[in-house]
Formats: sequence, structure tokens, C-alpha cells
Amino acid sequence: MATARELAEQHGWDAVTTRQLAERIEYSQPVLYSHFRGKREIIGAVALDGATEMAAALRAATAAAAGPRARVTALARAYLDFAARNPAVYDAMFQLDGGLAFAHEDTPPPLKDAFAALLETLAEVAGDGVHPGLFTELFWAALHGLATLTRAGRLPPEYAEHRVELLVDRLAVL
Amino acid sequence: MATARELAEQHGWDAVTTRQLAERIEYSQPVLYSHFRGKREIIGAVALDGATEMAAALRAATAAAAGPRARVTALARAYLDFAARNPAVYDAMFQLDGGLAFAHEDTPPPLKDAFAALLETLAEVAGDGVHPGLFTELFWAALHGLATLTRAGRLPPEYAEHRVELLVDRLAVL
DNA sequence: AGCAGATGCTAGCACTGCTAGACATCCGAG
DNA sequence: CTCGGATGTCTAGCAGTGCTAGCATCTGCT
Repeated sequence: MATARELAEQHGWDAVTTRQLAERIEYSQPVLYSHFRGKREIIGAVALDGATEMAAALRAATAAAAGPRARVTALARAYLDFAARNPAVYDAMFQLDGGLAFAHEDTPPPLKDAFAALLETLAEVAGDGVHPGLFTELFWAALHGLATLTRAGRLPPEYAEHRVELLVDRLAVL
Repeated sequence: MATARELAEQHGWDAVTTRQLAERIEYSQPVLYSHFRGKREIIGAVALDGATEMAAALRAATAAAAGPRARVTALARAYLDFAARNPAVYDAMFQLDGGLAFAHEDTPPPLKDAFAALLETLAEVAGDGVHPGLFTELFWAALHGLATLTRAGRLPPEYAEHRVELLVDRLAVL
């Protein structure tokens, strides 16, 4: 898993072939298949790992901020920062097919927890009469859009900070 | 191009192999390479085609609505509707690597025009002192996040409409 | 009639994820 | 002290991928 993640961050997921991976861990290919059902499951494992890490990063960022507005801003920045610093892991979580279930009762705990980390901070700024879960989904979608479009070169990176401020200003009810 | 799009919509982009494609158009593989430099360019061509179509769909939706609020809501619905109805084309535009340039001066006209279609309607609700382009980028990112996360099964589809309403309520200044 | 360019094909390369079957090695029962 | 089975690993190979080199054929101009 660690090697897959490392390889993906260095040369992109395209470079993470079973042969490359096997060579790096100094085993032959079939050994991989006695630990994972296939490449998809390797991606899924990296994704779960990343989800745990992201949840921790989000909580650390919000804990260090005082007041609802500062917390939400810190949350958004931490999210986008995580996506920018760990593009391969972010891809494994949300872009690639890791065979993971979302928004079901059988969603793996790390994923649920990452969503919970968002919810904890966002619930207090959802506004009256707005379901916190729904608000979190919307806020998350906006962050996800910013993260993916920016990294894919679809949005110029210069004004990233302005977009975050606008996002918090408009979405959060303070 | 039409065959590639058809095949992608029916069985996903994974099924769009040069062999499959060649067989469907009743030619051999190498013929594809005398029209396109590679598979990437085929995806790019489908993407450009889709961008033109999307721009038209967005303009048609907003033209039929009266008042800023109705226009923005119609725009958002039309965008998400397009993504839901043409998942393969949407993927070609924003998810896959079609070798297209974004946010540069050499961005292909259809892509610029699709962004312009968003800008036309969103500029009037950006709010005072907010750059219309920046606002459009943020709104677009939110829509993109909703579209991709919903289709990937990351967001439950039941409350899609509520999310759109919340998005318009919060982001647009009316 | 003969040539040139366009147009298409067959065959093949290097790569992908994945698997069957053989081979070693070790551990515990008799 | 032997030996059967479990365990772990490997080599070799399959079917499929994007892409290309090189050869055939057909068309239209001179």
C-alpha cells in the first residue's frame, strides 16, 4: 500500500502497474494477488488510508481556529490543501474506482468519518431550517469541484484563495 | 466521433477501444490514426462536440426563464441535467484526458463558449464588488462537484433538487 | 499506358491486469 | 527421524490494450 501510494504520488496512477509495484516491493506479481483481489482493491486501500489522514487533517485545522467563521475557512483551506498536496491519494478517494461504497450503511468507517469531520464544523453554519447533512454535501461538492478543476488545469490557480473566501462568505450562515 | 460517443454512452469509455471502434465503423484500426493522433484526440473531439451542445442547452434553458433567480435555477438544473443525461460526454469534457487546454488563450472556442454561457447568466447575480468571472468559476465548481459526486454514487440522488435550491439561494445575490 | 498519391490492410510490438501450475520450504504428526 | 500437508513464492502465459511499420490496392492525372 505504501509503495503504491508513493509510486502514484511520484509518477501518477498510470505508472502504478502490477509489475512496477511488484518490482518495488521486491516480490513477483502474483504475490500481490494473495493480498489484494486486484488493482482496484489496492486503490481502495490507499483511498481508505487517505480518508483517515484527511479526517485528521481537517480536525487539526478546525481545532486550531477560534470562532465559526475561522473554523469554516480553515476547514476549506485544509481540504483543498490536502487535495493539492496528495493528488494521487485524492484521486484514489474520489476520482478512481476503488470499489468503495459511498452513502450507504456499508460505507467503510474511514469514509464516514471523513464526512463526519466536515459535518462537525459545517453543522454550526448551515443556517436555520437547513438540514446539516444536506448543507455539508453541498459544501463538500463545492470544495471537490474546486479541488479537481484546479488540479486538472481547468481553473487558474492564482485566485484560489479568493474563491475560498467567496465560498465561505456565501455558503456559511454566520 | 459519433460512434465513439455512442459506444461510450452505452458501455462506458472503457469499452471504447481502438479495436471496438474500428469494428463498429467497419474499418481497420490504423484508419483511426489517419484521422486522429491517438485515442486522446478522439476523446478531445467528443469533448468539444459536447461543449457546443452544452452551451446551447444552457442558453436554451436560461432564455426560457423570467427573472434572475429563475434564470440561475434553470441554468443549474440544465447543467446537472446535461451531466446526468450525457455522462460519457461529460467525462470526456472534464474527467478524462482529452489533451485540451483550459483557462488559456489557446483554449478551444467551444470550451470558452460554454464558460461564456455560464457567465452570461451568472454575472448578474455575482453581487457588488465580486468579479463575475471568479463568481462563475466558483458556481461552476459547485455544479461540477455535485455532478461528479452524484454520478459516482458519492451523494444520494434523492435530495439533488434540494441541493440545487440551496446552492442558488446561498451563492446568488438577488 | 504508366506512374503517384491516397487509402486501406495485415501483422506485430511493448505493454496492461490477471492466473495456472510448478517448485521450494517449513512444521507437526507418527 | 521421516514424511505429508500447508504455506509461500515463482515462472510462464493468456487475452486484451494503444499504437505503428510495411505492404497491397485502387484512383486519377499525365
